[in-house]
Amino acid sequence: MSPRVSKEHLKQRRADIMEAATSVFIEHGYEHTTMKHVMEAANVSRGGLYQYFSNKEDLFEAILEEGLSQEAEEADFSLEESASQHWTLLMELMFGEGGSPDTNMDPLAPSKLEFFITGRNDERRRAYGEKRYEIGLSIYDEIIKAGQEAGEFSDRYDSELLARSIITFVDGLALDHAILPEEKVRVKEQSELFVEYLKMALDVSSSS
Amino acid sequence: MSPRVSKEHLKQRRADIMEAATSVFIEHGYEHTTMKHVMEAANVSRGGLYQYFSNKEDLFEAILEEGLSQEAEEADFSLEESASQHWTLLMELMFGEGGSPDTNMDPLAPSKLEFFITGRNDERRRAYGEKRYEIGLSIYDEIIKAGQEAGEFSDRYDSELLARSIITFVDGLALDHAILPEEKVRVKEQSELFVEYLKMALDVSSSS
Amino acid sequence: MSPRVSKEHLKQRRADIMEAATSVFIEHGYEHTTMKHVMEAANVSRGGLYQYFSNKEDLFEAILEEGLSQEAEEADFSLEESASQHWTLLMELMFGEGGSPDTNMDPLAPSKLEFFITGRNDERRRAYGEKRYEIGLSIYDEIIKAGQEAGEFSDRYDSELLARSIITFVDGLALDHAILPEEKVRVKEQSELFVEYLKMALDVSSSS
Amino acid sequence: MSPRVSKEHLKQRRADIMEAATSVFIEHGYEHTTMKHVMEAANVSRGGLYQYFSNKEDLFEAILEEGLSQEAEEADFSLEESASQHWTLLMELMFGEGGSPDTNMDPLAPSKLEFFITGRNDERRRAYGEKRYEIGLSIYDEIIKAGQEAGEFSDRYDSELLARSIITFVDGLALDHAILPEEKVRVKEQSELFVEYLKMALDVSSSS
DNA sequence: GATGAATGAGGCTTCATTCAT
DNA sequence: AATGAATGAAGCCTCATTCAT
Repeated sequence: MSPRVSKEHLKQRRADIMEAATSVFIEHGYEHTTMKHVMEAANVSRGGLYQYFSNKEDLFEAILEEGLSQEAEEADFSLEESASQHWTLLMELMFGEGGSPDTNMDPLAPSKLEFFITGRNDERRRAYGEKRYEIGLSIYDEIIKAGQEAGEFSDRYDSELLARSIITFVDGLALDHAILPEEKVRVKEQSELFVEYLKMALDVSSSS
Repeated sequence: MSPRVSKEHLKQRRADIMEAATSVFIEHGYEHTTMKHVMEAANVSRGGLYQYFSNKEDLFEAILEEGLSQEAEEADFSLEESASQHWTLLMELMFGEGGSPDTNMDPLAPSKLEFFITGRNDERRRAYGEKRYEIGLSIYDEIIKAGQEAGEFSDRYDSELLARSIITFVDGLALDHAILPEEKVRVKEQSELFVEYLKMALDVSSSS
Repeated sequence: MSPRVSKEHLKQRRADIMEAATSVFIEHGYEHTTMKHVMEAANVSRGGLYQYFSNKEDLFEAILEEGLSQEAEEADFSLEESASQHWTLLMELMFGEGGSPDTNMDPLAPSKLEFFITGRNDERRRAYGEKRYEIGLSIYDEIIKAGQEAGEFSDRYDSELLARSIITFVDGLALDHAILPEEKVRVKEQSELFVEYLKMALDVSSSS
Repeated sequence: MSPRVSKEHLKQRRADIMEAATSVFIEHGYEHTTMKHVMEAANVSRGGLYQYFSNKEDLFEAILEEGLSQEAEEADFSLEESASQHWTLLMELMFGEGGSPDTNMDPLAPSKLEFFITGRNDERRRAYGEKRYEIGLSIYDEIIKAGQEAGEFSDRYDSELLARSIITFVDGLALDHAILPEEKVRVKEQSELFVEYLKMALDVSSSS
């Protein structure tokens, strides 16, 4: 009656495959990883792999989804906590824990870009990309809006436009970082400059 | 015993192929266009195509090269002309003729991003990408530096860093534009906002 | 300008592949032959094979088509020739050259049956099967009708119904012949019996 | 320590699976149904299914077997009952209860044809097909022979040959019915015509 | 007995590139 | 130079069957 392995184990297996696949995607990029690569990295047979994910796209989306839910969690958490410090919040959202610009970038970012760029003519993928963009956008938008309403930020600029600009900046940085060697992009310095600009646009004076 | 076809003719043929190929790359993207697509669009035989370009990569690079030399030409031309109005120059470089932000983007941009991003693990491609980045960078860098030396721009920030920021922004915008539907990206407004950012960083006040 | 090989050669190559494929289909049946079988029998590479036929179905249909056009040719030829001897014509159509029942059956027949039976739920295949049935039907129908109009045959029975019965009989025989060893089906004797019945139904007295 | 489930229960389970499988085979045909289809339709686990039937072939044969024993039963029953009316018997055997041609055909027939035709090169399957043919043949043969001995039928033709003709007709009709849409085959009319054929061959005059 | 995860052979197709003519 | 037939590596996906629990 009971399955061969516990549900826990199943979940674990799935997670293991996703983890292995993530490494592979980071290493080869989306287009160039093959299901065989994943099979080998995850130590699954072809059939086994397809039992969990019906194709490469599905597998990659599962990984994306996971990342998204993690982020959303963090963002939510933050929003509740320090509802007053919107600037801090914004910085944490952009740069992670410390809330200050550094060189660490999501290693999967290049593959994500690939995924959406090469799939830009595919209806399904396009829609999925849009959905993700919207989600990301709304997170930034809400924080900025909240900050503006709380009087912490100036409302000189449309919160949504600023949110879009943040995403564009982040995307551009990720892109250049994917293509160029670290020392050329100067992630940290560009980030600091962008932060200064945000401060100006939002009328935030001293640094957090 | 002169060649059966003139050198001129060959050049023309090559140019024709490149033009047709450009359309194809715009339509399908780099990864998804096949040599067959190109053959058909350019009305060349398989063998013929390979006579002009030794492979897909070579073909695409030829197209890139052409674009680059065109830009460089324009930039050079501008720099000589109105050596005094650096801000105007900068705007023209970023937004083309009129010098003000609009919705027109390079239709080949998405494919370019694809090309470099999917090839980021390939030594050759990576080097090529870097070279191109350097060239683009130096163009912006030089104008900014010139403006700073002329006292037209503040030298609070490193000219190179600003140049990098411009490229990051352009790349980010191109990326979002490639993935999202026109109405979602708000290219024009984001560009205007970015111009403000530049004004701040360069201490340019009113201007056109 | 001119292709590597003459058009003649091309046609020949195609014909060769079809011939080899026919043997393979006869040997393994439709479902169980793989493109690899065909490749090997025809001495073509995978890609080469796909250059001529875009998949197994396409290949098989080409073979069917060829058979059909041959038959149609023969039938047409006959119809012109001896427009008076409808009975002889009918017999020739059913049993080939000699016009009398024997054991020879189309060796590809089993595969044809397979093709249409296993594909009966596929819209495309179904339509194709119907079309072929209609063609076969009309050939028999026309001869019978002509014979009836010429007064050579009784018109007691609907010509179309008789035509259908002929096809059903032929199909049934082919089916049993495909499945059972020769000595069990008794093709010749069954055919003779069926012919007697036709004679009765059409009021044809002496044998041809 | 009696078995956890009664033998009765097991039999029932087996029967349930077979019934569900029959539907699936009718819907998809033999080649195209997968064990997964069956699992789902029968609500059994993969392992469970394989406990009752060691493979797809085995499962299908079990279904065939069941059908055959049912028929045999009916035939036997008839033969005892009205040993005098052989013609009626024959008609009932061919067309079921009412004993007259109608449109109802065994819905599993197409899959049966598939099964034997695709498996015609497999020794085991071939032997099995022959065995079944023999059984069907002998049933018809016996009735005809009995009728001939009773003087009800002419013995002009070999009873076995007639029996074979009946099967050929039935197979042919099943085949056409499997492939063509209902309205094209004219099952009823063809059947009536075939009955006339039999009457001729057996010298049966008026009758039902 | 039952379960369903895991296996891996087997087929299909696409495409960049080569090369004889 | 030009042609386009031929090549074959590479991927993708399906499914019957096995087997540890």
